Amino acid sequence: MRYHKIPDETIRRLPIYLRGLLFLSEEGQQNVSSHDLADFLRANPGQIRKDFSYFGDFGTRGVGYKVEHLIKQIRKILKLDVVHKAALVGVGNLGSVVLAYQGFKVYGFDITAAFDIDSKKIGKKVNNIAIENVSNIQTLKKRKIDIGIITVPRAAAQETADALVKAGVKGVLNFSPCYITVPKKVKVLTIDIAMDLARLPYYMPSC
Amino acid sequence: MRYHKIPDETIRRLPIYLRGLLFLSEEGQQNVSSHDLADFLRANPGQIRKDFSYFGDFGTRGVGYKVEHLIKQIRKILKLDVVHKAALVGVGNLGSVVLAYQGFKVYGFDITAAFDIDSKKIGKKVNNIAIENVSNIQTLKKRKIDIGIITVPRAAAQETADALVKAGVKGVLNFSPCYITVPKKVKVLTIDIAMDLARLPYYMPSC
DNA sequence: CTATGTGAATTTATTCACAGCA
DNA sequence: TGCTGTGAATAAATTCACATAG
Repeated sequence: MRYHKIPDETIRRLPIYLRGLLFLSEEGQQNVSSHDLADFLRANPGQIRKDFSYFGDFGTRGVGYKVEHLIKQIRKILKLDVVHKAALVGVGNLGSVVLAYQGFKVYGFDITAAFDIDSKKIGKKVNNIAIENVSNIQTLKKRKIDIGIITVPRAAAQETADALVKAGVKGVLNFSPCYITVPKKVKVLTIDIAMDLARLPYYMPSC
Repeated sequence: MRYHKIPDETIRRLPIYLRGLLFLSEEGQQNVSSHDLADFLRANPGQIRKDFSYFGDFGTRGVGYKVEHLIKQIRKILKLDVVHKAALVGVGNLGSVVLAYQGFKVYGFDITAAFDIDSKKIGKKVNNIAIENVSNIQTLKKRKIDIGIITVPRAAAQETADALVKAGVKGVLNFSPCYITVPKKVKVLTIDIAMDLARLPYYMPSC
């Protein structure tokens, strides 16, 4: 293994590999070849091998990859091997679903705080997390929370991001359909389902 | 303008341009240059021009693009200029949010049917749409519904997809964290928020 | 003999820089 | 002059094909 700049596309695929491997692991499978994994994920075996090869020699020639070992390695690469505490801002319909979603845990995310501006919601619990006043966002640093999840209406997204950044978060998951501006040291990922849906008709044959 | 194969990446960006243009339009802006739009979307002006140029000459040299005209053109390219009826299967937490989400309308999507397997839910209304028994999925073709949205638990995702395909849908938006197999004539887009979240720590500096 | 790891070849996408038009 | 439209140059990503190790 030599030095290579790691393609962003490789990083984008690693969570997909991880999800597949976790599934295989649940099923009790101990070894997997690049070909098997590619079959399962409808991917390309050569690409899988190349993606892994950027980080080291994870497999055994003639045999394949040990599922558990590979899971551990990918978690390490993606820095999912340490628990990341996250705070969610905006406990509306979407926010409540995200709060209740159990699927993040396996990737090392723990939503430990929730904030809202609506005094009627404050104090109530969703999924065993007490909703706090947004003014409490400033306590995040003390509470070792380094990820913010924005599920507020679009008009409030930027000010929410500002508050989160001020409170020291290093990463933001933004569900508002807009761009938000943050210092370069903070990473933002924006998720807008409509952006995906909007490309579906283009690829739909005979429409 | 000459013939060019259109890059998938261009298609991926068009909805983002559209979202930005719709916002500018709401604000009353009538003209926009590639530079302005790039500033607004944190994109590259040259890339914006190149993306548009694959489809025709939409702009005016020395002036820029007419916002409304550009919106119309992008809608046409993405085939969002005709209304697509969609059916949602699985009215749980996530399904209810998707059903209630108003943001799809502007992209030409109209969720007109909802299905669930739980007899306690059947007949109830969410966002003014009556929940039907999943056995009714077979009526989709008659009802001119060509998009299916899967918000059922993972274990039921494939059989739901099978039912939707059998009922004639041409596109599927899958929110279950797994791959589903469909005939080549049907396009599937899988959305798994955890896949995005899982790449956040890698890009978070100093973590 | 099997399946990995990886340079090299190819394909795809982005950026550049400027000709051409309002 | 200002901004688009676009070939050409560059960069990035994917695929290929095979040497290499178990």
